[in-house]
Amino acid sequence: MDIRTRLISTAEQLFDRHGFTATGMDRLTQAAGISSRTLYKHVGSKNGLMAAVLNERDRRFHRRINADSVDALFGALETWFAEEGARGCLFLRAWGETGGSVPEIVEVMARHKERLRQRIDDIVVAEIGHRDDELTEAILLLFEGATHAATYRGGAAVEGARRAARRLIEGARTQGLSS
Amino acid sequence: MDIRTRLISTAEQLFDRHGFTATGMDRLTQAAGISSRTLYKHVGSKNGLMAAVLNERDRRFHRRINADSVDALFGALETWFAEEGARGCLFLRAWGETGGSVPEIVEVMARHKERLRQRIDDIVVAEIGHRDDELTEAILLLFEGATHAATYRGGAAVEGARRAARRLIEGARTQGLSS
DNA sequence: CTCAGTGTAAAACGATCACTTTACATGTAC
DNA sequence: GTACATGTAAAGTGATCGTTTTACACTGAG
Repeated sequence: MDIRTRLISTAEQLFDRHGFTATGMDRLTQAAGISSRTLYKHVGSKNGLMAAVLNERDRRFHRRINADSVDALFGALETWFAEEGARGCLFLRAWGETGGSVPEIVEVMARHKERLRQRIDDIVVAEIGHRDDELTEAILLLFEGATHAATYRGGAAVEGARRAARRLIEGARTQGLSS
Repeated sequence: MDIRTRLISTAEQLFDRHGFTATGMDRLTQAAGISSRTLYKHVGSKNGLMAAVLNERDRRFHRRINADSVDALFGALETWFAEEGARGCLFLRAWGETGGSVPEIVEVMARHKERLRQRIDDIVVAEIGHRDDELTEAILLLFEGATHAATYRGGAAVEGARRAARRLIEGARTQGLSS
């Protein structure tokens, strides 16, 4: 495996399991099996590594939740949690640990969340035939809530979110959401 | 003001704004205006301080969202964010930064989340006249989603959650949620 | 008067932090 | 065959980590 790939996926695991600040560079280089000199050649700094990890996670996450229905969306989220564990949104966590003061991290988080909104917007159109911002917002909030709650309640949270989302979709289909 | 109270509220602010691990004890003692010896007499360790902060926040939070309707619940959340800022659930953040390996923190978070569920359960009964676990779960997820999303989208997230919750309540009132 | 309790200031603890440097081994390309 | 890019190991940078210790001041109660 490519050195950079190995570094970033190792870092993602350690950051996710133990936190960003709590994970030192020594532990990182040791786990990835590379020298610290090589690490700094590749990512420049710890903040650079964090940003690189989040960028890669963004790509992987959106590839995995590439769904065209609410059921498929929450199904994909459930699979993600089953395979990767649920420890809260890694973007929010990075943002919180750095106090929102690292521009690279703020940027990648904004991009990630914007993509999520667009994906759900597309799903809403596929489900009810036209855009509906209020419905998109509701499903997005359920999605975020499930991500949040799965940390302490496990996969059941996703099932609850899916059911609520389906109900809102049905309501919008039969009478319009603004009735 | 009592020394312990001052210490804990100072620590809550610093932890919330800059992260738990990133906030050192020197910065803490300096901001609270006490010596490190006194700090350790009062809370024993940094983990002890974190747990004490979360306990106090739990008390304060539940006193503030003591509502008996969905509107009042989300109204209280919006006020909370306006006054204290929205930087994500401090319990989840503490849990994430410690990798879930500090028992005192795991406990206080579990208690906090359980209380939140009970509060919403009561609200559901007040709104539709009987318990409805699925509806409670849905509103809880919207509440968590709003907490989560307000970090990067501001108070508008709370308004979206309130609207979706009201819609689900109305649905449950007219036809029952299990229709 | 004294003693216990509670506070301060400041130094010291070894460990670890993010990061850099020095010195050396590769393989590949011109 | 020499120059360059890319890697390693390992020591060193000064700063900061959480925590403990030493030495001293103040206060209220017996």
